[in-house]
Amino acid sequence: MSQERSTRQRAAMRAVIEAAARPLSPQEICAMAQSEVPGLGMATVYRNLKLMVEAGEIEPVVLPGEGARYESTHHGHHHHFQCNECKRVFDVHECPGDLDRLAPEGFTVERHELTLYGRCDECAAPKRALGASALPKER
Amino acid sequence: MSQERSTRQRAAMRAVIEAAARPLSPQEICAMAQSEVPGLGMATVYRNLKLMVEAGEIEPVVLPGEGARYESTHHGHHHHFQCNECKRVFDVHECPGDLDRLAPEGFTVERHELTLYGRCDECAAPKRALGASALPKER
DNA sequence: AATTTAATGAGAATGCATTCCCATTATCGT
DNA sequence: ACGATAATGGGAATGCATTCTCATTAAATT
Repeated sequence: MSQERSTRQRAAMRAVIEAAARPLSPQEICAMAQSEVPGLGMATVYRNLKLMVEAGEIEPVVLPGEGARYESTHHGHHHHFQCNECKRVFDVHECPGDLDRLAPEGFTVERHELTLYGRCDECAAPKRALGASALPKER
Repeated sequence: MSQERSTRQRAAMRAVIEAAARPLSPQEICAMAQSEVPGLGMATVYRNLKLMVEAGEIEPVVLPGEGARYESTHHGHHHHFQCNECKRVFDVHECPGDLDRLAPEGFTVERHELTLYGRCDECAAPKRALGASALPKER
């Protein structure tokens, strides 16, 4: 019968995701894990993301109009914040609660998603240094 | 100079969207407007959706992992509910308010999106008639 | 160390929503 | 009604994230 082998690439991905304070895109995970496993390819990243989701280690975070990001399942119920400038997504640990009452008569609520949009602390800084990248930064 | 002409197809789309109580997908809009303009094609639907958005008549509604839907801008600030069974999206008119305080220290909130998931009134009905479609119904 | 075979990685292939192309049609000012 | 040209529609083309293919590499077992 088939066994599951533990590989350097999966370990590197796991480490990157567990260490992150925010959900990461497959591209980010690939780039960040490459410091550990230089040749790491996207096919492998997607394959392992699927395995890790099935194993319950990580879960997909999907924001409106955005491809899936992934984060550790060890974060509990929370929501997200996306910066309009750098486009990174951050965790929001509080939850307003009792949102279920908002649903129309006769509707049953099973789950809810809340996303805040605005400026993250770095991008909100009034006078940014000239030449600061407008694209996602490492963190 | 170029003029903008009013066409049957745009009028039909406008009528369908204004009459709807929920955001409609381009496919739904095309199908529904075809009762008025039989040959209506998707290229025209997308072209006119873009024009109508630019004109401020309608606005896109994007839910996580879903393609854009469109609804009239005359609905004010509100949120959405998606039925896990029929996948249709409904308006939720109330808003919990003061969600901005949830953001991390130093973050600025400009906007928020809230989506509830569950069963709509029709799909929540305990004993549905056998053979009821599991796919989007008209309304 | 040798063997077995799961996992990898590079690129091709897919699925999908949306956009482009362009010959044909239809709106609107005259 | 006529003419100029904006708009249409059907299919081809695009962009993109994700998946597949398959020869090669490397875990795990002996």
